Amino acid sequence: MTNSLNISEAAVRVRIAPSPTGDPHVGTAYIGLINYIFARQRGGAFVLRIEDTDRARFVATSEREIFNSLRWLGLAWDEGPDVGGPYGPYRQSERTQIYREHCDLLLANGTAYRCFCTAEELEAARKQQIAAKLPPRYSWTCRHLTAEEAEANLAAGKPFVVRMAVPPHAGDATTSTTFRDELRGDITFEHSNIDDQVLMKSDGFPTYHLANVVDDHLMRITDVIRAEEWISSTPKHVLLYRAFGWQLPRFWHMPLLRNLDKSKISKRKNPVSLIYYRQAGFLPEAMINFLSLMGGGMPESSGPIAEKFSLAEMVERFEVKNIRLGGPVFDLTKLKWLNGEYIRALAPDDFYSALRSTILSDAYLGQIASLVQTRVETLGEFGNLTHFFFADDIVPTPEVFVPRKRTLEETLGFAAEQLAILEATEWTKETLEFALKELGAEKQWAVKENFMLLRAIITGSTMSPPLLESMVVFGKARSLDRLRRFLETQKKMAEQKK
RNA sequence: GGCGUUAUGGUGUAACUGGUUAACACGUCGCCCUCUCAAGGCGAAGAGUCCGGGUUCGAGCCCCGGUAACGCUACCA
Repeated sequence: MTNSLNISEAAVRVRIAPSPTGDPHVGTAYIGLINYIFARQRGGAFVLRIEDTDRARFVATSEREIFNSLRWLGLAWDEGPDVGGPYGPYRQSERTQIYREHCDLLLANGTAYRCFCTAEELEAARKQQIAAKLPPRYSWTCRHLTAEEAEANLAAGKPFVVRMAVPPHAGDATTSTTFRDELRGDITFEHSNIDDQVLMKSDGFPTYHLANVVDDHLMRITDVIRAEEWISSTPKHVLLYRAFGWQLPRFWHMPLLRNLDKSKISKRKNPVSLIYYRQAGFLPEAMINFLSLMGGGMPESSGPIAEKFSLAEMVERFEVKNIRLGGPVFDLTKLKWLNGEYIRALAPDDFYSALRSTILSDAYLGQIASLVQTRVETLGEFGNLTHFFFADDIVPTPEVFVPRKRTLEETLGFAAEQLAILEATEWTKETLEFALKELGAEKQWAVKENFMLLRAIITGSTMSPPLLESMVVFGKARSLDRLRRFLETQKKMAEQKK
């Protein structure tokens, strides 16, 4: 079964659907860029939808940061939570009633069913299957429930999820689903390899699969342009469109950005936060340009001039047919070179303005100044105490960062623990202090050792303005990146010794 | 393990509908410029296109079979 394509090109509507679960991601910017170009080229609409259905991973500040970062890059959207539009609301948490109604539709037509299995039962079953070298798959226990049994469970108030009934079943005898990926051609999945996906969680929120399909349809999305990691989920989505009796959009799966070692891009091996890039002084034009080089799309990138494009030029010259499917490595070295090109091309006044609006902004300098006022005897000493706020390569030596009574190994182990808890901590002095002290108490690290280690990593020295306040001013994205880079560097050095 | 996707120097890309010695950029190295460092200029090394077959006068492009990497395999997206 293949898509029927009678959506006219003039009415193209695309979207990006980031989740507010943390810092805005370069991957979002990448997919956003492709969608933006696609929409602009065809005079279509570019929609921003916030997929905040995962309450456990929800981060309150995240949505605003996503807006800021995308605007910074110049990727303006036509419809979204903040600008409105004819198909709103554009925040999934505000659409729960819609999902519930649609879920009931599926329940009613037999393409979905209630599942009363507990998380523990499912986990146990999964472990058993894996141990037996079987693919982990839902057992269909509740799919086989009689109507009476299901009613009884429901009446007893048992919590449940709603699962999709993957064919074959009474209403649909097919055993495989084929869909067209516009970049790769037909892709087929056997239904026996597709799990009965959860559509509605027990907390009443939909999963990605349901919300995504319902919204894409209701928002009249014609082209779903997303990352390759979604290919395996696409047959489930196709099945859902069919269960609803809806027309399919076109699917385009872009290659995944990679680390230098070719794994899916991750914060441990690469800065992935757009906030980091902004604060570290990358220009949005350079970032966008670099992203446009990922996976091709731009014709004839031969010659030094041809590699540099503005967003407008991308819209003019980008061709979806030129997209390369191999996962491109996000090479920071080349990004830096490109950024340097853009910086050098700036008029002196503009370069100065760029500095003043970021790394030398009044807001930033003002905060730093208040941290050092009591610690300098001359204004000239300002730089001595604060250079780590402006420098990018802080590399403390073991003599500096390893506390007297600790070994290198346990110190690095503890630093990794610090990173883990800091990632999950809200970025204020009080929350940082609480989290760090709690960790120190648990791991038997004195406050002094604990803070001194972190101070060395962040500032490169054992003498600095107050650590917590400095970290707050320096920012979460850059602080954590410094910590991650520190750990990676130390890890590499340890490997070299072996 | 199962399913899926992908494969051109270290990295990003190029190579018309099969057609010379596989091109450009980043990076690396050397030289020039220069008070230093960059930038800039000049030059070099680095792949024979994942591997093995096949078709063809001719294959990075077509066919078959492998391999590897990556993704998915959650009440995460």
